[in-house]
Amino acid sequence: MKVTADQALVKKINKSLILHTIRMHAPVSRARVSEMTGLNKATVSNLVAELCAQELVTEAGPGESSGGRKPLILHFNATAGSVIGIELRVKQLTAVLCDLDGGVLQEVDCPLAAHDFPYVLEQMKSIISGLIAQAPPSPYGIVGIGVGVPGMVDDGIVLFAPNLGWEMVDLRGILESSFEVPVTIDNEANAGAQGELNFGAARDVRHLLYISAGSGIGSGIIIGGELYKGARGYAGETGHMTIEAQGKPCSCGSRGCWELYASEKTYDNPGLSLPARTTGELVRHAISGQPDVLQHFASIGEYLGIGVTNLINSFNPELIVIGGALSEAEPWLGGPLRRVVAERTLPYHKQQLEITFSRLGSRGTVIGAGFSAVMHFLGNIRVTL
Amino acid sequence: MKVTADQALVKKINKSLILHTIRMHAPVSRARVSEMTGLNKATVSNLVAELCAQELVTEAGPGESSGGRKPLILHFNATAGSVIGIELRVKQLTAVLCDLDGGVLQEVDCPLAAHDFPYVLEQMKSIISGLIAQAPPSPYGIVGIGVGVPGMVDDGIVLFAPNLGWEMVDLRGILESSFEVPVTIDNEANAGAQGELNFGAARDVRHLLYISAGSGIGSGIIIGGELYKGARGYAGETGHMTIEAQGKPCSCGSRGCWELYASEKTYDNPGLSLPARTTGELVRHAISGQPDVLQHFASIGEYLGIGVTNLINSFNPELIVIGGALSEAEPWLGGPLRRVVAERTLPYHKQQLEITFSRLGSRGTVIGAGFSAVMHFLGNIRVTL
DNA sequence: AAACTTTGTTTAACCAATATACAAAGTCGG
DNA sequence: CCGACTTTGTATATTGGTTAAACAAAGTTT
Repeated sequence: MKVTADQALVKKINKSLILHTIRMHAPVSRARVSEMTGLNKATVSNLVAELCAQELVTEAGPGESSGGRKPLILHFNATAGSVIGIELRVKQLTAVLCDLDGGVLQEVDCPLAAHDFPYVLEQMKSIISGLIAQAPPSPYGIVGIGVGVPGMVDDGIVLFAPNLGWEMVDLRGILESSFEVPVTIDNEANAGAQGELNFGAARDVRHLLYISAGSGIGSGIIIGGELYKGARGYAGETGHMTIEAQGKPCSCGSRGCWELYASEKTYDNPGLSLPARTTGELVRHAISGQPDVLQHFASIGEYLGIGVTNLINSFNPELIVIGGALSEAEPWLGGPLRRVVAERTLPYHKQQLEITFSRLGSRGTVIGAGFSAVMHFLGNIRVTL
Repeated sequence: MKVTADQALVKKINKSLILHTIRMHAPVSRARVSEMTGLNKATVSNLVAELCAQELVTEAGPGESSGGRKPLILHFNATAGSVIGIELRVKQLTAVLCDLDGGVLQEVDCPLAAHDFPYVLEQMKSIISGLIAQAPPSPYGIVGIGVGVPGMVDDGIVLFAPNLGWEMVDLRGILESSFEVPVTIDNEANAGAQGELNFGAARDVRHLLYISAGSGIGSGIIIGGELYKGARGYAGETGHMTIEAQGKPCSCGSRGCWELYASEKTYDNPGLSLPARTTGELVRHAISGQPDVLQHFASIGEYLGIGVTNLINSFNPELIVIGGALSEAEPWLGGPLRRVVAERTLPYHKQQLEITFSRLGSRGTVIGAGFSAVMHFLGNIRVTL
């Protein structure tokens, strides 16, 4: 839809600019905000006054003088409200209660005995209710719920989640009518990408590729600092990228899909002599030097590298973050992965590219999901030219 | 850089909105522009008056009444200036003189005997001078030059063009100081994508993938109606995506790259019994039913399908346009390509996705390159929330 | 203690969009 | 053919945001 501009829009843009400047650079004075944004001091003063009245910004008394009047220090008021972040996995539900700055106040886990929608919804509701009850008193209370789901999502609807057997579930609508709070639904990899972007290994990166490698592979794509969701929410389903044209058949109907070679799906091969079938246990065997396990992780690392190379050539990100369950195996995957990428990418890519593993670990996704809810609450408006 | 908002910005946004609304929906009255944009009638009147004074919009007399006063018809003044669009290929330089609406006024071809930079620059300068001399008189004259280059481009600099042997060439700087006119440099596939998006098979598509298949493969990626260039201009180098993990070695240092299986590079295989080594000639043999050629095109079509499937899973575009020299072979490539994509993509993709071949043919790239220059001249400012 | 610095607020001016009224130019029904 | 209605486009006064400039407040430096 076309957006027209008027004075109200001007105010919204500048207020949002000031709020996020304070949020990301606190502690900071009005004068510095004025410098950083380029807005007039008077404008900053007026809008900060409104933000204080809204309790989104607090004044924390005078700071150090640098040769003149002491500045009045401003903080983003992360406790103006709370959000709930949820990660839905095949066998587990994880939820956190966060402040508006990604600080975890409470964390809950809940194993899932099944994954039919009615059962999962029941568990989810009970976890949410529990966290809502524990939320500290605050001006705005619970301002949103963010959910990360292992599947394709468009506009709050879970279009298709193969590992759960869900199809066309209006998760946002259902949760919103249950709790009467704004709900955001994201793909699990997208949530992880948001988490690392804002609170983890990828702060201030403009073009990020987050690879969630676990029971399958999904990617969260950040372009120009923003999540790219594709035409209808299907972007980032990179696990089904072909890397062997005549490779193994996949349940998706294609052949040679990346996730058949570089995810936990590789554990299912009956021909392998692996001592375990979960990443956690395999990591323990790797620590004790089990050769079969070391060999298997090396192979996964190499195949991860092949897929990552393909994505580098398409997206040319500044940074790649590997997350998901397999990131626990970083010590054994990292070397082969980086080696293959170095061998196969175009020379120019090598200069600029960094590859790291998740810094937030398993918390990245829940925090990212919660952050979506925070951004929905705070708003985020910008001008592009 | 942060952009602050003030009244000047408001005016810029609305004026740009009105200009582009007229450009895309002419002939149109002030009243209809007001309806379409949501701007007040008075605002439209004022800004249209300014646009008329700038000669970017013209009033074309009264139109048909629909029960009241006759509307005054407005047109975008495509002849307010001209641009030059250039496509640089390994063996050929193509250039067009266009009006501001992509209408071709003059077209020039020039074979390239070599492709060292000094020689190519000389040819380019002489072609440009020739077209400038032929430009019709207009208020703004030549308002820009747009060039499409077979290589990676960032901020006007050709970072790397393997097929030309160029590296770090400041093409924009050089052309701007020669002709004292704004110059835009784009990757050849990106220019083609822009051409199809604005004047060809992909009008009004929001997420487009343009595949330029010729001597190599490159992709132009349009996200949300805008060109996505990646972190440093390398995005879309999809020809070097691995589709056979242990496949043929490629000059890029990797193995099994897509363009080894699905571009004109396949003609070089000495083991093949092809009667020719250019797409144009092979198409003639295909028309006469040569079995080897039919077989080879079918293979290229299938491999194109594999790579396209990968890109679909990553980008989830609404539309895929196949351009470049190989698009001439559409009758033989289209079937196998669509079949493989149908076999291999996730079920949900099939519902929304369309695959077409270039509608502008070889002109798509030059026109797209010229269009970049037009947009640079007109400006394009929007609000994102 | 006087001069200078830095911070934040007040004041008046400016300017773009808007609602409203209005003028101009048409259609349509009897 | 005339009066009522419609549609288009312009003029006017109002609103409300940013801004420059002056100013007030509270420091530091010499």
